[in-house]
Amino acid sequence: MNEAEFLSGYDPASFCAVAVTVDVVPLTFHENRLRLLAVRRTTHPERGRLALPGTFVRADETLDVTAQRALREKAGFDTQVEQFGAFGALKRDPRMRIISVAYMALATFDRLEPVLNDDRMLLALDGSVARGANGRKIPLAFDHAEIVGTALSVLRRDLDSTAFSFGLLPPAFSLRELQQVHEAIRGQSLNKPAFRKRLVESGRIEPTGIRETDKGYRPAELYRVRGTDNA
Amino acid sequence: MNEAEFLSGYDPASFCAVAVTVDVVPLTFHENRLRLLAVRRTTHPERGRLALPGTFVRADETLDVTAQRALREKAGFDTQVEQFGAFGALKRDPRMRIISVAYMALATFDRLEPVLNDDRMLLALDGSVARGANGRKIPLAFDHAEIVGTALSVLRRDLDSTAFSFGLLPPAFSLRELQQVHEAIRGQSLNKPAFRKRLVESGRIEPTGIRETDKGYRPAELYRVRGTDNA
DNA sequence: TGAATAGTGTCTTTCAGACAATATTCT
DNA sequence: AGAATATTGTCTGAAAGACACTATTCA
Repeated sequence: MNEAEFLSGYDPASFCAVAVTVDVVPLTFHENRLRLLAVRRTTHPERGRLALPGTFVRADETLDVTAQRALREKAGFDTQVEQFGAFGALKRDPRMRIISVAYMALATFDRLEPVLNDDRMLLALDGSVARGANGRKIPLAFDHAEIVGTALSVLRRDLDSTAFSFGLLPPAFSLRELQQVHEAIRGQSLNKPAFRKRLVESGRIEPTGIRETDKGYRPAELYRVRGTDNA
Repeated sequence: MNEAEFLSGYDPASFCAVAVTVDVVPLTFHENRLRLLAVRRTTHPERGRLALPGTFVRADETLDVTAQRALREKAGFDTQVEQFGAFGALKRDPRMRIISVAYMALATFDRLEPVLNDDRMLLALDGSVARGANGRKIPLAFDHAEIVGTALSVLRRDLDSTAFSFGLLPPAFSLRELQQVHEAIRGQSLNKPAFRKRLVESGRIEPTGIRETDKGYRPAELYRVRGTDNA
C-alpha cells in the first residue's frame, strides 16, 4: 500500500476521542494592580459563573487564530496573544473530554474599559486569587483558576527575558509606570535607581524624547520598546 | 432547561473537529553532547523516516499519562516527563488536523542504551539540528524538528530555575559531569570555580560524602539533588 | 615521581541595593 | 517659594569571570 492509498482509506473520526478548546487569560494593569477580564457564562455548564473567554478549535484555524477569535468574540477586543501551556485533566468539563490550550493576552486598560459590562468584568488579581469590586473572592468556572495561576507564573518567569509584558503599557510609557507593572507582576517592590539602570542599559527600551504632560509635577521622560516602530 | 437536561442532549462528536496527540522529545547526555532518541516510522505517512515517539490521546487518560505511554510503547523506556507547549499548525500532518501537545523526557544514557536498535536511534544534537552517527544531518518527520528546537530552548531557559535537567544525570554525579551537562545545554563553556560556587551555594545540590572510583586520577566528590531521597 | 583532574584562593569587574542629593515642573 | 516627583551620584556588598595555585589519587 502506498501513502496515497493509505490516506484515502483513513478515517479521522476514529481518532477523535477528545475535543480541543483554547482559553485565553486577558490581563491588564489598572490602579496599580494586575486585573483579569472574565466573562459570564450564558449557557450550561457553569451557567452564570465567570470564566475565561474560550472557544472550540475549528478544523481550519491555527491555535493562535483560535485564541484571537475567542478574545474577539467573547471578550470583545483584539490584542496580541501568547501560548503558555495545555491543560488536560480528565474532569475539567462535565460535557466531555476537553483539552484546553491556554493563552495570555495583555492589553492596556483603555482598550478594555469600553467593553466592560455586567457580564464582562474586570477582577483584581490578589496573587492568583480573583476578587470582585467589593473585594470578595470570585470563583471561576472549570479549572480556570488554575490556568490563571499558571499564566501569572509564566508572566513572572519571562518578565526579564521577553518583551511580552510591555503589552500592559501604552506604546510610550514612563519608567515609573514600567516599574509599577514589574512590581505588580513580581509581587514585590523594586529599587528605583537599580531598576532604571537595569532596564535602560539592557537595551530593551529607549527614550522617545517626549515627556509626560499635565502632571502637576516634574514630567517624566517617556520610553518605548526598542525595535517597535510606533509611527 | 436545567444543566442535567442540557448535558443529556449534548453531542460531543459535533465538537470533534481536530485530533490530539502527544509527542515526546526524549533527550540524554552521552559523550559530552545532548542526544535525541528518535524512532523510525513503520506506517504511513512519512514511513521510514525518523520521528519523535508520539501517540493519540485517549479519552480516559491525562496528557501526562499519554506522554508516558508514548514513551513506553514507542521508545521502550520510562522516565519523568514535562510538558512544554502545544503545536497546532494546519498542515502538520497530511492525514487530518492534528494538534500535538509536546513533552520532554530526560534520561541517563545507561537507561537508553539497552533499547537502541536500527529503528530506534540516538541522534547527536548540534544546536537544534539532528545528526546521525556519520555526522550527516537527519531530517525528522512532520514538524518534529521545530518541536525539538523548542524543547532545547525551554530546557535552556529553565536550566537554572528547575530541577528537571538533573534527569540527564545519575542520582549521584560529580560537579564536572554537572558542568558538562550545563555546557551542552547552554552551548557554551562555563567558568569552573564560578560554576561550583554558584551551584553548591544555591542549595539545589548537596555532597553525598561518596567519591568517584576507578578514575586514574584524583576522584571527585559526588553530589545529589537536594530533597531527593535516593535510598 | 609524573600525569591528570579535583578543588580553592585571589583579583577584578559587573551589577544591584541603599540612600541621598540635585533637577524640573506646576501651583 | 513649596510640593511633588524625576533623575542621578555614590557607596557598598554580592556574585561571576579570569587565572593560577594547591591537593589528591593512580600508574
